[in-house]
Amino acid sequence: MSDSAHEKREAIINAALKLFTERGFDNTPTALISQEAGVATGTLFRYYPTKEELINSTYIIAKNRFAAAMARGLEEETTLEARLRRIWGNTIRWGLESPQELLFLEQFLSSPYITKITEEEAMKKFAFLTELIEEGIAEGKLRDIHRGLIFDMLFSANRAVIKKILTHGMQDQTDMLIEGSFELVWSGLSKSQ
Amino acid sequence: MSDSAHEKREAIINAALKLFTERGFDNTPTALISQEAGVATGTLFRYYPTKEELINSTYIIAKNRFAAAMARGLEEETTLEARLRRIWGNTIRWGLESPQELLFLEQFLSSPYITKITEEEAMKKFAFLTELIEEGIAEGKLRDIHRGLIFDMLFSANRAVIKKILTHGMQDQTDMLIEGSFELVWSGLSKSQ
Amino acid sequence: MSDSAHEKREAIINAALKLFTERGFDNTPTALISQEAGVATGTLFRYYPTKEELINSTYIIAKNRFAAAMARGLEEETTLEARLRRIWGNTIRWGLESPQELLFLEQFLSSPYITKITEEEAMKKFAFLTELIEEGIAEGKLRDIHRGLIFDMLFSANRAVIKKILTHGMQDQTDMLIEGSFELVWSGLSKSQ
Amino acid sequence: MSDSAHEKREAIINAALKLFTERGFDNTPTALISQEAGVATGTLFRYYPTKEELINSTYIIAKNRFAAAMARGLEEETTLEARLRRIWGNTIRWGLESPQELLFLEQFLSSPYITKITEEEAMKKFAFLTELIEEGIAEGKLRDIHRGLIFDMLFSANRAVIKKILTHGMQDQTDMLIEGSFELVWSGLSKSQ
DNA sequence: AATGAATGAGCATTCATTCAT
DNA sequence: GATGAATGAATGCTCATTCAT
Repeated sequence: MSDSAHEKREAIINAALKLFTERGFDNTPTALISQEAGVATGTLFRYYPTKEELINSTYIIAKNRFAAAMARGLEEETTLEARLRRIWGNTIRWGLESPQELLFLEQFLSSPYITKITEEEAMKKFAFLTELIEEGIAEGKLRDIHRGLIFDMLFSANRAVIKKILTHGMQDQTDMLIEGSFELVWSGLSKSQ
Repeated sequence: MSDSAHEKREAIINAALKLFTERGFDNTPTALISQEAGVATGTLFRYYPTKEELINSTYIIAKNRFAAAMARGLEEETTLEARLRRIWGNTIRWGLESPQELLFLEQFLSSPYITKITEEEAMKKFAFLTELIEEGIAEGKLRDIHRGLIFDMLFSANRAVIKKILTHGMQDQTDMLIEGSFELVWSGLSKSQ
Repeated sequence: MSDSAHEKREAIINAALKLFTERGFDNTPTALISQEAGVATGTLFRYYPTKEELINSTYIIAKNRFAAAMARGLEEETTLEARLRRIWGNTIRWGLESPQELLFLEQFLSSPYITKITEEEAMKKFAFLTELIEEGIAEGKLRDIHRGLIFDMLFSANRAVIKKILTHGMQDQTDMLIEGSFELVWSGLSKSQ
Repeated sequence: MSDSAHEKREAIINAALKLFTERGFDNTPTALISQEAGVATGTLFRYYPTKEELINSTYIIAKNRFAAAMARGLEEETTLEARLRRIWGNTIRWGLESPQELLFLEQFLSSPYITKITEEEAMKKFAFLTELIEEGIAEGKLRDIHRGLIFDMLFSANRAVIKKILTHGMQDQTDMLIEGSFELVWSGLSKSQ
């Protein structure tokens, strides 16, 4: 029972993720989502009592997946630079593999649906990055600007790379572009020389 | 007549800009826009036959205003670095003064409304920046990565700064943050050392 | 213009009155009302922005018609008894002619839709009866019980007569029943003997 | 088993009675009733296969309780007048104690849910009153109008008194109002004197 | 017999767009 | 050209009822 319930929740979220990305929140009827998920219209509302709650839940799931992809293999790296490079590459590759989820995340962030709770909830999963930056600053390896700023600039630059690759079909140059853009970012962020 | 027509077009666009930003595209009925613009519901459709076309037009206007603000006083600067710094500062200050329009632009970019035509149309006004970057690369002053990428990373980093200042109410440290973030970006972008 | 608007308002109210009575408030879709009224679904909401407001408006109209029917020819009568008898007969005859409206009124009164405003608004039209009762008590012709009580007992007894006639198909004995029931009521209400 | 079945039937009826009165028929989901009754949604439908049947059953139960309250202590009284007076008082006092059930009864009567069968079924319990009236007429003590009419006028006047007391918070004058209103009614009903 | 998850028809309301005036 | 009333398709959500467990 609990099993079939989980399956349904997930089917709905996946359908929502797909459709929201393809068509936008407001242009995606709940009826279409339930259809795509293979459940009845009423069923959707048993699991997510409101379209808004469905949107928020979808966001949290997507952001968690994103955070997990980002941190993949991180423990193998030792230096600050290597870790950031790993994160940088992970993120771009994930974005190229799951452009829908990335788009969804962006769409969500500039929409009126974000609740503070949703956002806080989601940020917890990124603690490892925040801490990495803190450390870097503390050890004098990163410039000492507002740390939130570094975080955001990293993200935004990263997204810019992904978009560029996707828009221009440059997937074959991915490795090179990851490397090139990271160097650029790292020169910007790191202290000394 | 042509005059009153122009006035009406503009009134509608301004109303649309205001309301779209405050309420989002889908939560802004055309009836509300025409009301705010002081025209009849039917009149709006004489000038913009579709809500979608109105959204696109509004986007172009907003982006043009943005481009103009960005280039303000650019001719006073001579070196590449000075020019980029000027643009960097202009952009951040504009974003702080007109957060609504900035929001509108972002909302638009991650919405399903953008037509390729709209985007191309809008990019023309940014030619001066593209050319500046071309020049920089040609003269060996900027790293030789995909130029569009530099453009986008610049933009996204810039927006990150604005958002940070707005979100955290750091307007009093604006100058310092502009300078700090520019140095970071410039270290990243510029070649040598 | 104002003319067609009035016509539409009235068509909607009449359709509502008919359908509410036949099917009950909650079993009457607004779509059915607009159809019966010969207007589009959206049009109904231009005139009555909410189903609830439509119900309230319908109630007020029906109650006004009722009050008007009740007072018909009242000025021709001179004594208290004659006036009450006239009202009594008017009311029963109206109820027999417009059983739908009467049913509607009753349905409304025992539903959760009555607003105090609605009720007060509606009671104004019955001032003439209230005043008549006041006078009667003041002149010592009517028993001196709580006046609102007299009013209500009159009404309820009256309705009982109408219902009985309708239920048992006794329309041919109407005059006799009016007379008989009035005597009964009058013996109850009037003082002396 | 038959026992637990009875318990369940009763629990459901009681929950229904409570909720229907508080919220109206159409605003009371069957799911809420089963919850309040402490049974599963499906269970309710085993006992009352339709919401409509549940409503009708609830009505019969409530009306039976009402009839029982009405007749309380009736055997102690000997004359026609005393008996009617007892009934009159019983009814008003019951209405004041159980306004919810009274409301329910009224709500039901002016709703589209009454089936003829339901009504006939319910009326059996009032046989004692009908007979009393018959007798009174036969013995020449009551006016000889249609007997059903007398019955209904009695009821409706009675309800008017209850409502008045409840609405105006006149509970402290209950005895006096009972007496006053009965006199009024008795003068109306009884022959000659 | 009991449970409660699943179903899907049904409904109030909104809103882009049309068109008679 | 301008107006704004009219249109009716579209949508989020509810709830009586069914049925697999």
